[in-house]
Amino acid sequence: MIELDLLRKGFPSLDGEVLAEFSKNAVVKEIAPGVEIMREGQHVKMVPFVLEGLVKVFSRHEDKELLLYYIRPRESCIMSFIAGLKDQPSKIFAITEEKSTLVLVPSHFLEKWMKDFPRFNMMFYDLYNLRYADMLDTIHHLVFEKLDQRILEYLKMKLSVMGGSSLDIRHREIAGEMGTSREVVTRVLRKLEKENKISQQAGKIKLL
Amino acid sequence: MIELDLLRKGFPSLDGEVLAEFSKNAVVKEIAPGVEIMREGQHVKMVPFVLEGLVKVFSRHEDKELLLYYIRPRESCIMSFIAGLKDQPSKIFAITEEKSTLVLVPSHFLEKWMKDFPRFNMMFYDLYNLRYADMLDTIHHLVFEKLDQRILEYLKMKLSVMGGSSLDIRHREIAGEMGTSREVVTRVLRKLEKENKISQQAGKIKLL
DNA sequence: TACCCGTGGTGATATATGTCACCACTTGCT
DNA sequence: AGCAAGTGGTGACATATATCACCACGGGTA
Repeated sequence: MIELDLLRKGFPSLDGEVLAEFSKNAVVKEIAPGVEIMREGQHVKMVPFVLEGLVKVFSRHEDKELLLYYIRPRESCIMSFIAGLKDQPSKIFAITEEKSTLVLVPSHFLEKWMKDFPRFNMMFYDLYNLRYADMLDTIHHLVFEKLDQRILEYLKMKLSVMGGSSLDIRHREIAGEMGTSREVVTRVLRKLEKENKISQQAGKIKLL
Repeated sequence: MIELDLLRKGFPSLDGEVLAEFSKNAVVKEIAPGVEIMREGQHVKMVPFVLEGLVKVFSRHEDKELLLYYIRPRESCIMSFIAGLKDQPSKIFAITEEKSTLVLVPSHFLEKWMKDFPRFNMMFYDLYNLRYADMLDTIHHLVFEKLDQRILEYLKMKLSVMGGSSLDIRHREIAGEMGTSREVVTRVLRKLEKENKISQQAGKIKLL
């Protein structure tokens, strides 16, 4: 049994009936940062909702990876929803960026709850819309922007998602999430520094 | 009133009740090829379903465009669904590739039908999943593949969608849909020809 | 016929990005 | 102190793609 107060905070758009079902059938789980909570090809039995923390979702091909979007508190992972609902394998992998609290819902409840609780249903449409927009933005950046612009947007996004006034992040990690190499990131960041768009000190990056 | 037989063919997954609603409230419309049926920023009052023909969906930035996916018979446009349901502006534009027959549903029915008809609801989840997969593939191609590979995949996809044994298409059009320039396409196609992966004669392209 | 226009082809060159090799600096550990 | 490992910086070079300028061909049509 999950406490209703916790659920009310995490799912403000849902009403008591749904939350009671959640409380009975879902479980809460704490995950350490940097843990891979879903990988490609995996079939999913539990659909996760992020209560606290941050999860990042990637596409991967051989050694190269690309960050697709973040899953923030009060959001869920569409891919696991698909994977759960249709029993299809995941095409993406996901990692906790911060220590995160997840609510795990066994996927066989989904179809019934969608039918019975219009708000639950609507919540997923909202999530799909969010991800559609995320993916569209990602594509937009990939096709229409050069790397320096892309990295700048990436830093902005990262800052807004992580909070704080500066980013503590390695060039290597940026490279990984952008699907490029470390040297290139270093060079582009120097260029952005010279253009007074960012500053780097002691391994931290600030936006100007 | 739309004939039920027509609807049954177009929506095999829906049952009689929904089709009756469709029949009463939707309209059928024929669209010539090359017509822009949705543009960026547009608010949508009617959500289209493709009964026959083919519609292509693009993202655009200044002069540059990128083909995102096709909408085939029995499919609908997620973007217009979002735009209709949430009264948000469209982020993409769409053009008929062939002469097409559309069923237009006034968007204010959507929410009610989603609640009342689980199969209608499920149809949209299927569509979202389809588009999610399409966009993921598009991203995959953009990040992990070189132009020659991308163009080859593009030609395959185009052939499978359009039918027939060869493509009658201008280099300029390929360039437009791939977000690159005509000269580049010409060069890449010559290269693919030399590698015996395609053949070009009289403006037609065949896959080998 | 003479011209226009759409189409494909191509060299030259520019720019962006990827790759390799190596170095300097810091931090933590033994 | 001495070493290993991680990190950022950088030159040299390779490659992919974009851009510019121009040309040849063929079909329509004034």
